[in-house]
Amino acid sequence: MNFQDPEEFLRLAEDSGVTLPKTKRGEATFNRLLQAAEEVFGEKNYYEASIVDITNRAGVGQGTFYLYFKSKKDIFVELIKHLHHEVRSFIQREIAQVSNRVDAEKAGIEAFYKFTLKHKDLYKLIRDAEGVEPNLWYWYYASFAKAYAERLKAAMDRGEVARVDPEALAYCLMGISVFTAMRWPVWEGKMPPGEFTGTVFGFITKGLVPSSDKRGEKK
Amino acid sequence: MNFQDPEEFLRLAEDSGVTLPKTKRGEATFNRLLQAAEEVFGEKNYYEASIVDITNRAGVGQGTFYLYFKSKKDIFVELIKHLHHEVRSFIQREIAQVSNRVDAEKAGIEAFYKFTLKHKDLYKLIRDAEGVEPNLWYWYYASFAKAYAERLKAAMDRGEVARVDPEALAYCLMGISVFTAMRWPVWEGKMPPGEFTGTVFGFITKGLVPSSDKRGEKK
Amino acid sequence: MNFQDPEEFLRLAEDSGVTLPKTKRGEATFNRLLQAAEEVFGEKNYYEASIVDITNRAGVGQGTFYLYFKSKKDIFVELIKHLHHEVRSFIQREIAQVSNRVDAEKAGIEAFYKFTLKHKDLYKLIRDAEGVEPNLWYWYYASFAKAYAERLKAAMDRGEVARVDPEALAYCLMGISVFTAMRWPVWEGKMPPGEFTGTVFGFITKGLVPSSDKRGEKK
Amino acid sequence: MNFQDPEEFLRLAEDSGVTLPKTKRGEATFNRLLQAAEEVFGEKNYYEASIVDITNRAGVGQGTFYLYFKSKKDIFVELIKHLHHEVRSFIQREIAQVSNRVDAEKAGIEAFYKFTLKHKDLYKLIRDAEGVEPNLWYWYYASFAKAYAERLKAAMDRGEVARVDPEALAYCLMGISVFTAMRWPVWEGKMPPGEFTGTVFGFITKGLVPSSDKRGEKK
DNA sequence: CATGAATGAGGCTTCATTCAT
DNA sequence: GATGAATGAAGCCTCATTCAT
Repeated sequence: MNFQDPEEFLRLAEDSGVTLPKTKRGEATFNRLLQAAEEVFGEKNYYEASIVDITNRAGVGQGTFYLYFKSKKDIFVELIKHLHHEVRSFIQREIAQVSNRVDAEKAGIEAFYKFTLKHKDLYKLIRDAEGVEPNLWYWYYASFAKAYAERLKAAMDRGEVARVDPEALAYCLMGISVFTAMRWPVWEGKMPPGEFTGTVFGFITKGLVPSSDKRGEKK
Repeated sequence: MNFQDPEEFLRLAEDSGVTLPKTKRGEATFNRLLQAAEEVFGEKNYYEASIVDITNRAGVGQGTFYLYFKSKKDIFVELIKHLHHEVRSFIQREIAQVSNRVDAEKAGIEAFYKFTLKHKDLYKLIRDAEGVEPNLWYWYYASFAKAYAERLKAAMDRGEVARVDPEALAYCLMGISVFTAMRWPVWEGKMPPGEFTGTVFGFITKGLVPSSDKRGEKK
Repeated sequence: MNFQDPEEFLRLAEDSGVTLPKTKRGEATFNRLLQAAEEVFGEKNYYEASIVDITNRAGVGQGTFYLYFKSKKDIFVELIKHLHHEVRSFIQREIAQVSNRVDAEKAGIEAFYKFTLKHKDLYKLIRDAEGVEPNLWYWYYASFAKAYAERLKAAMDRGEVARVDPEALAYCLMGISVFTAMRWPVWEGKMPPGEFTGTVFGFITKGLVPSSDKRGEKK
Repeated sequence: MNFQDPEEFLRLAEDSGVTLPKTKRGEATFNRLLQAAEEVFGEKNYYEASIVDITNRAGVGQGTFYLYFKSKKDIFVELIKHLHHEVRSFIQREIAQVSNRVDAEKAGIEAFYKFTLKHKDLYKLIRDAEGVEPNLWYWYYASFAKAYAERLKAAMDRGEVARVDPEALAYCLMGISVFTAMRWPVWEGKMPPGEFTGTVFGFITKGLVPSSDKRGEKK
C-alpha cells in the first residue's frame, strides 16, 4: 500500500463530491440526507445499503440525492470526516481539564468508550472505510495517531511520560482503546465493569510512567 | 449485538455451505478455489470481488464453484476459519521454545508481524468479516482472546505476570499487536524498525511484570 | 391439495407483487408491460418466457420491469386476474339479453368460443397457472363455478332447469365448454362447424330441461 | 396451431430419445429412472424438476441418466405415453363387462375417477405436456377422443345412443370427466359424493339417450 | 455400466446513476 | 429545487448436458 500524507489526503478530498446547498430549504434537505446516511450505513454497512434506503429514510426523492452528492462514495467520505471530527472534539473536551498526561490518557479512553456507546455505528463505518477508500481509512487513524504522538512528546518533555518513541506509543494506546471498546461498548452495549477498566488503566499507567532506573529509555 | 459463545458459533458454522469433494480430482479443484479466494478477497474486498473473479483465478468454470460452495459467503467463512487456524498455529510454533511468558509475549507479537507481512490480506478479510457475518468476526477475536487469557492466567499463577484481570489484559495485547502491525507490516509492507519495536516491547514489559509494591493487583 | 376459499385467495393475492405507477407516464409503461406479458406468455409458456422477452416486447429496459412487478410470477398472477375478469364480463354481456337459462347456456358457450378465438393464449395461461401457483388455478375455476352454480340454482327455482346438484352441473358445463373450445377454436383456430355445435347444444338441452317423469330429480 | 394426425405423431415419437437397456442390470436402472421421473414430475412440475432430482430419487449417478434418455424432454414424453396407455387399459378393463353403452359411459367415468385418485400426478403431467410439446398434448386427447367417438358411433348404430355427431359427443364427455375429476379426486383427494355423481350421471344419461321425438338427430 | 466432475449459457434481480417533467 | 421514471451493466446462481475415470 502506498499512502499519501494524511494532510495531503484531506486536501485532495476537500474539493470533490459535495455540492453545498444554497437556500435554507436546500440546507435542510442536505442535513436530512447526511443524517439518514449515518443511520442507514450504521445499520446495513456500506455495500448493502442502497441509495434508495437513504433517500427513503430522508424522505426525499431519489433524484434529490444527486443534487448534493456526486456519488454514493462521496456521501460516505463526507460522513467519515464528520464523525472523525466529532470523536476528536468530544475526547478533547473531556480531557481538557485534566492536567497530567497519564491521567488524561485514562480520561481519554473513558471518553472513547462513552462515544462508542453512543455511536456504535462508528465502528462499522471505519471498518468499511478500508474497503471503500483505503486512503480514507489510513487518514483516519494516521491523523489521529499524529496528534496523539504530539501530545505524548510534550508529556515526555515535561517528564510525565517515559521518553520513548512517541509514535509507537500512540499506536499501542489506540490499539488498546479500540480493542477494549470493541469488547464492551460494541459487543455488549455496556461500559466495561470496574475490574476490567482497572486492569486496562493499571497496564497503561505502568507502561507509561518513567521508571526509576530508566533502562531502555532515551535521554 | 448479541453474540453466541464462540464455540457455539463454530458448531453452527460446521455443517452448512461447503460440500467436500469425493475424488482426488475434486479435491484439487476445491483447494484451487480456496487459494484463489484468498488472493481475490485480499486484493479486492469481499463485496467488490465477484465469484467470476475467483473462478477465473482458479482456472475453472463458473458453475464449478457451486459444486463446492453454496454461496460467496460460504467460501468466505471457510477461508476465515482456515486462516484463523493458520495464524494461531504459526504463532504457537514460534513461541513454543520461549519459557518466560513476558518474553513469549514479545516473541508472539514478532511472529504476528511476520505472519501479517506474508498474509497482508488477512487484515482486510477480518475487517470485512464484520460486515459479512458479525458472528464470524466476533468468533475470530473472542476465541483468540480466550486462549490468550488462559495463557496469561497461568503465567500469573507462576508469578511471571502481575495478577490482574486476564481477559482485559488479553484485549490490550491484541489491540497493541493489531494496531502496530497495521502501522508497519500492513501500511508499509515492512517489519517495524528497531526503535519502534523497542518501545512496544518496553511498554508491554513494564505493563505486565509484577511491580514490587503490588498496588492495584489482586492477591 | 388443500385450497382456501376462492375469495380468501383473492384477498391474499390482493396486496403483494404489484406496485401501481404514480404518474401518467408510468401508467403507460405499466400497461405496455402487461400487454407484452400476455403476448409473450401466450407464445412461449410461462417457464420458457423470460423477463427480457417481455421487456423487449414492451420496448422498455430490463430494470423497468421491477419498477412495477416484484417478479415474473407476480406479473403472471396479475395477468390471470385480469383475463379472468375479461372473460366473465364478456360472457355476461353476451348473455344479458337472453331470458331463458337453457338458451343462455348456449349463448354463453358460443360467447366462450368467440372469446377463446380472440385470446387463444388464455388457454395456455390457465394451464400454466397450475404449475406456477396452484391456488390461482383453483381460484380461477372455483370462482367461475360458483357463479355458474348460482345462476343454475335460480333457473331451477324458476322451473327452467331440472332440480339437481347445481355445482355438479356447473362443472359438467364448464368441462364441455372448455373441451369443445379446445377442439375447435384452440386447435383449429376456427369456430366449430354447425353440426358440431348442434350436437353440443342438443346434448346440453336434453341434459338440462326438466323431464316429464322427474326420475332422479329432487323436489 | 397445426397438428399432425395423432398416429402420425406416434410414429414420429417412436424412434427417438430412448435407448433401451441391454442387460438385466440396465433394465432395473431404466425402470428406476422412469419411476423416479413420475414421482418427481408429479411433485414438482416439468420445469421445476431437475435431472438431479430424478437421478437422486432413483439412486443413480447423474451421468447414468444419459445412458438411457437423450434429454429431459425425452423421458417426459416416454412417461406420458406410458401413462396414457395405463389409463386407457384401466378404463377398458373396468368397462369390459358392461354391455349397454350408456351404462358403460358411467362405468368409464367412475373408473376415471378411481384412476385419477391413484395418479393425481397424471393431471399435472398432461397439463405440462402442452408447454413441453404441444403435439404430445394434442395426441393425448385426440387419440382418446377418436377411440371414444368410435365406440359412440357403434352404439348409435345399435340404437343405444341418439344419432348425432359422435366426435362432438366425445369431447363433451371427456370434458365432463376431466372437470368433475378435477373437482373431487384432484382437489379434494376423494371420490365425489353420491349426490354429485348422481347429477353427473343423470345429465349424461338424459343427454345421450335417443329421445322419442328425434328432433335434432340425424337419421 | 456407472459415476462424479466440469461447464457455460442463460435466467433473475439489484442498483447507482441519468432523464424528463 | 425536487421528483419519479428509466436504464443497463453486472452479479449471483441453476441446470441440462458433456467428459474423464
